[in-house]
Amino acid sequence: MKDIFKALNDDTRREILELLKKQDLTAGEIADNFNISKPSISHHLDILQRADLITGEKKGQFIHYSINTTILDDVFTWLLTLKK
Amino acid sequence: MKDIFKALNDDTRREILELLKKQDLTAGEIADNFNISKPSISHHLDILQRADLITGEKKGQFIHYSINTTILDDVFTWLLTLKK
DNA sequence: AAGTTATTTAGATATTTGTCTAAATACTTA
DNA sequence: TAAGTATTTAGACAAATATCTAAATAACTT
Repeated sequence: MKDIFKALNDDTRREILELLKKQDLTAGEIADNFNISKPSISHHLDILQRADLITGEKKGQFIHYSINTTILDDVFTWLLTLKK
Repeated sequence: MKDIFKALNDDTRREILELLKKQDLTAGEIADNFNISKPSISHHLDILQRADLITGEKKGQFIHYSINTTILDDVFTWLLTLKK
């Protein structure tokens, strides 16, 4: 839960999730959407992956990233308890 | 939105919300629940208030804090768009 | 095998964040 | 008005974070 909120607490990472919502993308394709170096994007992908919000699958020399929204259910549940 | 995710990205602040969910509390009563100095709690309350997650109303020398869950709807909406 | 491409890892740096103590503000009470 | 209580503001500091460049790893191509 801690990791999820941490992962969501960044504009770039939230944008990455919005991109991956539309379609799977490689690390490079994701990086092309930002004015940030590739190592920095790689770092963001790592944080998202640790939070289980995305998964990466290596295909040849590319890594294809996909969003994993099931983990968001935990967030929904926690937020709902606040709303009584 | 940015402010909300920032506010939620901290154990202490999430616990404060859980306390305020049960009942309104003064700043001092909130502080009594943590091993953290009062100024630090005051800082957390400020961050929660800036995110509109809580409101504070002064009554005499006390400030009574209440949770505001309506703002969470924005988070729900954003999270739901990710789930397609 | 050598060069190119895709991505990550390592190390450095500036900014942000959470915490503290001390001081300030505001209200209450004697 | 003076002393006490509740809370915040100010300033300092250590830890965490986002970013960068340079180097390493891995796979493809010729």
